[in-house]
Amino acid sequence: MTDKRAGAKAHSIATEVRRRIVERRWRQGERIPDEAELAIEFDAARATVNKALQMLADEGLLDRRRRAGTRIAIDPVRKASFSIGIVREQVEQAGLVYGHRVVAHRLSPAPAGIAACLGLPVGEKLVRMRAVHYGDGTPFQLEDRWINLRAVPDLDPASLRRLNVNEWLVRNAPYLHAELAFSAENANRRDARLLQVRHGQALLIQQRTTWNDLGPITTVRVAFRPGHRVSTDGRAAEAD
Amino acid sequence: MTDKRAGAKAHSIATEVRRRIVERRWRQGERIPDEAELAIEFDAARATVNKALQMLADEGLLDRRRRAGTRIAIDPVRKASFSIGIVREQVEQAGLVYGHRVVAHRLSPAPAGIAACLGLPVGEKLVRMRAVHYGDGTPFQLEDRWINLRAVPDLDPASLRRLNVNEWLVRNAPYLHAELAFSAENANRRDARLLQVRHGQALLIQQRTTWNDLGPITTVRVAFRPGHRVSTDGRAAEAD
DNA sequence: CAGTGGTCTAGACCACGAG
DNA sequence: TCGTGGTCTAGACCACTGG
Repeated sequence: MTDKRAGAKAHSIATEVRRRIVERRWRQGERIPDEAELAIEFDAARATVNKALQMLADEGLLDRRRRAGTRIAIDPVRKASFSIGIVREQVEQAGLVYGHRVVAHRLSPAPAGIAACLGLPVGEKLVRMRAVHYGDGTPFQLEDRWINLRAVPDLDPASLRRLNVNEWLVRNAPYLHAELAFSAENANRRDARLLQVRHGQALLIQQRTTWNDLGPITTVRVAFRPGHRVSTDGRAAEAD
Repeated sequence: MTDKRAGAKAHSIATEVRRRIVERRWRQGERIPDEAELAIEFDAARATVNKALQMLADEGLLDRRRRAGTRIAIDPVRKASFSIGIVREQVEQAGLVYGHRVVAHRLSPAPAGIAACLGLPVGEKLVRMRAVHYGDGTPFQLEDRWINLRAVPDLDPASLRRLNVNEWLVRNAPYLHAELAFSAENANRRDARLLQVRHGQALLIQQRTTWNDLGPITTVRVAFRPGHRVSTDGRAAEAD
């Protein structure tokens, strides 16, 4: 390969293949040489070439099929990935002093929308918890959470008032599956009051739901403060 | 491993390790046996165990360091990934008839915000193009795009009016790097008119910028129609 | 049917970095 | 320094699926 800079061989093969695609030496829809041929060209084992090509297939650049070979994707469907950790870290990485306040918490029957999110019957008793997270004393994000106690038997409802549930769950209730969606909503009166913005302000909303082997754990609606941007991390990939 | 159902051995090892974490047999911060030991336990080659553990490290569940071994992440920073293809496909997958209309296109000097996105000098001459994408005749998304012709010499500016630039770029200008961010904005008058929504309506905004070896290709602000949700695809991963 | 990718293996060497 | 993960290799067998 022409590119020796990248430490790992598989990585440098991937870089070279990517370059051939970008420079249009290999064009959309074309078939590229098979793994055995590339292994010879790049003086590598087939497993190494396989690793490189799988990376590119994961990025959406290649279309690979047994017997049919490897082709440059016609309409590349690329992927963007977001890192999502605990709120405190996001705030502190922004150079702000973190604070958080539990606004409300009580046992409530699940309304239809929440029940649907979690896949539980309407009216199921869940813990509902609302909290505001602050950066340097100003509201950073608003969290409206429903928790299924059956999936987290270790959680003591009595401690919810003083607990940072976000952190408690991250550390004590690992999940097997998660779903996440972004949308936008106009701030309602409650959002506006808690985030200290005007009524009707456009808010970026993130809805997250997680499951473990005991069932749904929690669903949470996070409203970010106006102007907040959620960005891809590191080597993102996405379509024009 | 106890789980034979999953076809691939590495995958079933990953599943088993994930289960031990979720069942809290292995707890946050604890060190797990090294690759060689797990290889014996699972009756697999070390390379196979390595593959499995790397998958879990990519998901954010494990923290791996040479010499220090592999530990369960204390604050798992999990990842959510979004597939992003061409607009037409999104519309058609929603079961709607696709349509698109170019609203404006002209050569303009880059304003400060756009120049900053692209890393080009303010005032650089770029193609600006605005278009509406429709599903069943109603606005689906609004695209406000700036294109750096230097990076896509093949693009004929004269054809912009009839071209679907989104698709042209995806097919003809593969990129090496991309950045993407979500935010929310209140619809301004122009947004409102083109999307046929009321002024002030909260809109989900996606800003994308791409680069190839010739420099920045394009930056585009996509405004989705109200109520649209952008969701994770497939096996998502994310934090509570 | 046979060519291609998918995966595993056993062994090897190396690079990092904790102790 | 030396244990641990990171990576590569040569070879093998298998599973799809296109022709």
